[in-house]
Amino acid sequence: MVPRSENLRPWWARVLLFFTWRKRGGVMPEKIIPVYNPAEIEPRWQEKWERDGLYHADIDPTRPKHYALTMLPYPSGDLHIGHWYAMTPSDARARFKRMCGYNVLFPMGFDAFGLPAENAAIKRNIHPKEWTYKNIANMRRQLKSMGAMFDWRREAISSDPEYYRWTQWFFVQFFKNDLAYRKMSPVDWCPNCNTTLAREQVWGEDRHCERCGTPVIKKDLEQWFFRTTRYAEELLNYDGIDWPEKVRDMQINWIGRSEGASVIFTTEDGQPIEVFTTRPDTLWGATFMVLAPEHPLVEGLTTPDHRAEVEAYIAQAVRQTDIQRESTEKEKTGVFTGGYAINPVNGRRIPVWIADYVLMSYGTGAIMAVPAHDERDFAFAIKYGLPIIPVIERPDGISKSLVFPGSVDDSFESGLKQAGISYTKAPVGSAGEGLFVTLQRDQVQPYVALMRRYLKPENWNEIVGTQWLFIFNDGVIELDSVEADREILERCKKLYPPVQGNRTVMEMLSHLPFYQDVLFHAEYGTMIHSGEFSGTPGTEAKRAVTTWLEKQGKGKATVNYRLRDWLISRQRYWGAPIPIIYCPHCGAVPVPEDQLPVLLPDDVEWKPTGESPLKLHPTWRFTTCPQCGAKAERETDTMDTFMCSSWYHLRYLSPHYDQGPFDPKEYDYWMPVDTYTGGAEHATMHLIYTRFFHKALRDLGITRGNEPMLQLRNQGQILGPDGQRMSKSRGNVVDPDEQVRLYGADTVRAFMMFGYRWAEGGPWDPGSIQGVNRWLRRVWLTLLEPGEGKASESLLKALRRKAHQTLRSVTRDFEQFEFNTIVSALMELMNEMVKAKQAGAYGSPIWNEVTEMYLKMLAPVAPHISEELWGLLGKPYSVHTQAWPSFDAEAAREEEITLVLQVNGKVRDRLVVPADIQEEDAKRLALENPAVQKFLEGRTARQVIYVPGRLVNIVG
RNA sequence: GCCGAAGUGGCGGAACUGGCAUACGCGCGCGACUCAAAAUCGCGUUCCGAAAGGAAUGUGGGUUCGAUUCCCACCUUCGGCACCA
Repeated sequence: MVPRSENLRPWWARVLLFFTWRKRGGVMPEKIIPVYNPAEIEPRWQEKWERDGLYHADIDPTRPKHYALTMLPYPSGDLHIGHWYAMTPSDARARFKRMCGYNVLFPMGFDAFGLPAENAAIKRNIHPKEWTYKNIANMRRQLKSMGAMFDWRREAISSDPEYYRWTQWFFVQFFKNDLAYRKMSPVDWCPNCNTTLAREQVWGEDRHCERCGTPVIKKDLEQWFFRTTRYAEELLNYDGIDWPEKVRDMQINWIGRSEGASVIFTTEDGQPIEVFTTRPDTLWGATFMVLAPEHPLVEGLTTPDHRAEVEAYIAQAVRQTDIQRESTEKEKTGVFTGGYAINPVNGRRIPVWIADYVLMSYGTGAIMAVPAHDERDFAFAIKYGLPIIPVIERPDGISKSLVFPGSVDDSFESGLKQAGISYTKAPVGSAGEGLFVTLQRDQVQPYVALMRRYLKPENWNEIVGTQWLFIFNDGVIELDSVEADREILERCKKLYPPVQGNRTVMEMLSHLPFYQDVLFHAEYGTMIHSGEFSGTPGTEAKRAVTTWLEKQGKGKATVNYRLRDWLISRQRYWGAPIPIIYCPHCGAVPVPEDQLPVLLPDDVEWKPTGESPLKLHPTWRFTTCPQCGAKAERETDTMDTFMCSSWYHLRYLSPHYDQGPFDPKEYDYWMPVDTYTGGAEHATMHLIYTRFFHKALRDLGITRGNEPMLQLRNQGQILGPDGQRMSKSRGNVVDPDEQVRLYGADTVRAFMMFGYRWAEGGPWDPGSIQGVNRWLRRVWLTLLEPGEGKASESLLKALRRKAHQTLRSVTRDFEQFEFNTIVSALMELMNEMVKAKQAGAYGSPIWNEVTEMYLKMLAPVAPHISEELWGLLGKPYSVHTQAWPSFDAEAAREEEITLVLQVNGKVRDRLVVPADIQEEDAKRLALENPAVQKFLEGRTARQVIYVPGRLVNIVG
């Protein structure tokens, strides 16, 4: 028994201890009513349940299984209120499932490798292992105070050699099956954590480290990767699993599938430059190419006179990624290589530029630039004066034309009016009033005719938007090619010298605000200026061009993904060593499976140097090659801890099994996980990795089925009372141990369910938890303290009805993870029971039946008080092995209903009527009703709507 | 910019399939018990109005006899992604 300080709960001292128990019909002996003392009750029951193995989950083929899993904690030192929020409602649901007849496995363990242990080692000079295992001991104690149904025999700790032996074993399987590979590449590096990070661990606009917030830098390093991209397509498929839309959307977004074509451009000397595009229908508008600065062809394309500039740009680009990239600066930069490429669709020679807005890591690191139909290419082309040729019609058919003051005869305006063309008149600079004309598709031709008639000599007019026409005195030129662009520009410069500074027609037009919104668009539309494809409608264009490219051997349909392979190397000590030996003769050789685990040595220096501490160990890294026996060296990097958590649900099945990562018998019975709960912040990390892992293992014949977890539900986050994220520096952290001391675990558990929409979370409210505590104390006294009198039959029947209605909603809400309404329904029923008791219901058979139901429904929410009351009321141990009450629809049925009377949709009266009232009777009662009469104000009812069991609405 | 979620009393939130808006709890007010306080119990508590009544679920429209719920547009907050070709 844990002693507790009385001054924390002075109100208990005041509770009367002795009552006279007077049962209806006879006088019972005096009986002691104990005080509700969670500090005494809770540890007592926790110990007994553990002693009895009450929550042991063993294979039992006679019962349906339910594998309920909640994300395992990192042993940071202390349990957070967030852990309670995540785990206790999950526990309640697991308990509910158990009472419903399922054989429920609800395990717990620790994700015990990872950086904080090393940081603690550096800061406090304590060994990471010692720090970790001390924390585990403390957190295990705290977890036990929840009174959850964890089966501790199945505890798994990822830093135990018997665990990471199999983490390493999985690595070896992946290595042998070409799912793990090593490559030199620019990787994200956290200068504070001194290690590389997976792409998923780099967050935000400023690309900071997920763990410590430091902006990451790029480093060229030889690192180990898993081929997650091989499963990109399959990871997009969620058939047969019930996961939140939010998580699915985040993953789908992250995987980033895009359909398009790869197209082969060539350099002038015939070298292929492959690009990926989602818009092959815009190929004719590709007026230049852009390569990533690190693209391998840059070297060969650069001409001597551009070399200095190109090299300077590359150096600058590298430095930019190496220093923190200023993310706000989005102005596009780039330089011309001096080289040219050939556009395969029309044989035109186009300049090749390099720019850092093209990423080496996506697609092929090279793009065809279509400035007329891509926002970034447009901005780049305007900036550097590259030609912009529209090749897709605007779907809205709108064109615009600005008629300069004095450029047309006066009768032009009346001509416009006659043709029904809309325009506005406004000053153009200081030159006088111009006409701002907006043309629909079929108005372009009449407009051209009109313009040709009234255009004064030495002037021109342009039509831009859907059609691109320049009207001169001697003819019309269409902006359909680079040559046309040049010719138009030259003529304009001659006619109006102020435009001389412009390098392209589009640049000239871009200075006019009226045209701003029609110069560029990225929509699908009819192809124009595209040779034989001109006129192809937008709905077919992409497919038609792709098919043609394939036939011509110039390209093919391609799907590209944003997802990248998973970088798993970490230059840190406290992790599972990557089981690879580098031999000068045999290369990278996996450690033979019978020699696993590769044990982590205890005697290391863990100074942060940027290299794995294992590398600095005097002896550990030196070994011999398992293949040829030559002197060899171990890989000194360790594995990303997400590797450990990708399969912990399998280790729980048999944490001490030594013939494999898990006992197949256990696997066959328990897998897949039926319900998985945890935070949505893992959507693009753990939850993708673990799906990848399962699918990869399935293909290696180790697991079965396509998905590891059938149902996923996310809880939100508990914030501090100030609405901010809890953190020690803000001083707004709520300590669960303290809350347990104040109110008991049952109250904390119930409050975690009651206070929030589980998926949302919210700020901690110190007042609300007291309300929950008050309720449990009320339950205690109401059930134990005898009452007097004899209640009427109808009252008892109503009590029983309420109990079954509660059972119906509680059952439904448990299934749907709606924990707040479970508690409120139980509170409501308790309020009814208190009233019924005051009316003399106590001790009657129905009272006893309802009490029993109540404790069973309360058991998953507040397991200790339910067990204690169950025992005190003389029922056989344990309430937690009872079957969930069975619902009696007849008992729950209402005999009377409140019939709502509406006139024109407004409530005017309510009548209590028999539940089985007939339609005519209901309508008649409504029409006769004085309040209804009053509001009808003598009008006759035009329509009477009857909703059975609910309302009559009279429309008058 | 793109994807997604959410906006209901002073607060957390409820309302199942389009049918009594504001359950349950917090807070607040009044009362009982008490020498007193705490605790507990009872009553009240969306807003306006003396009342009859009226208004209200982010804003504006629409569908409907009837909309927190369905449709359209917009605003705000939060989460994710972000030069992704």
